[in-house]
Amino acid sequence: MPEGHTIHRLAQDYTAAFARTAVHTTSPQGKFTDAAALLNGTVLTTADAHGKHLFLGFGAAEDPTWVHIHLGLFGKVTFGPAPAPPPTDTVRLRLANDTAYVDLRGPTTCALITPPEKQAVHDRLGPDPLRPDADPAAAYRRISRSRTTVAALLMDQKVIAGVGNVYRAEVLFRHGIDPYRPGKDLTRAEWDAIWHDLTALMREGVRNNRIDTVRPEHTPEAMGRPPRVDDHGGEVYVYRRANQPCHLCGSPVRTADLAARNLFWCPACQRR
DNA sequence: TCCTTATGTACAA
DNA sequence: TGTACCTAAGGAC
Repeated sequence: MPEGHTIHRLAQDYTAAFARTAVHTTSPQGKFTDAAALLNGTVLTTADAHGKHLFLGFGAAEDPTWVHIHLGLFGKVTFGPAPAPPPTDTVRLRLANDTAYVDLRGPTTCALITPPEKQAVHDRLGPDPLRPDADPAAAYRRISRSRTTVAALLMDQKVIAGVGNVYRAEVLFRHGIDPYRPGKDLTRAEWDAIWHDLTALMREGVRNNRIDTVRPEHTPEAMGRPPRVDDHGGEVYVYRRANQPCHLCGSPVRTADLAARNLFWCPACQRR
């Protein structure tokens, strides 16, 4: 379930369960065996997240050895209390200490990197609404100069880091913006509102570990509709609601392919 | 038991 | 633009 909020939550959860303790590290699947042997018995010092990238720092706080993790589309992380059960053969990396264990499966990336390599990842990512140092103006400079659709720009991690297919669909709906609008036609005021909204939505996403985007006045209870929650676990306006009536105007929600991803929007509520 | 699908990205052509 | 990669759940048979 990896959009940026998931990764920031994982950084918190890894820290809560393992920071300042020596960890037993293994790679039952075998693809990270040498690195796991190198890290085994060292202390998890810190965890960091930028967009959908997670970094676990082991050893000396001034100069940690970093594990770079990207979940991709399928990656999953599961935590549990000690004693850890026998791992299944798809576990890429298991951390275990006296009180807890955590299994990583199916990541696109799980690699040891140096501090300069970590910096290079930060350098190629755009501002992340969940990071305090983020500069939304840097994102707007790229958006306002681009003929690319705002839907594609929101998914471009060099422009803004951490937004995925759910937040993209939902934030464009919440601001009444057609996904096919060219970036250069987005006003500064519209961008500021989107950024501000993403910051709040994603912070709530970290807190609840799920994506909820429906305003209180539009919840099923408030509108006298039957309760409904998407498979991903949250309450949304348009994501994965193709051909169902828009919660606000009743028009059928539209869907289309955009750069090999599913796009969802309300053609009546969202304006070019 | 097979097929499809998914909140992602990188690289080849 | 297409394809490869990684996993697991759900639905069709």
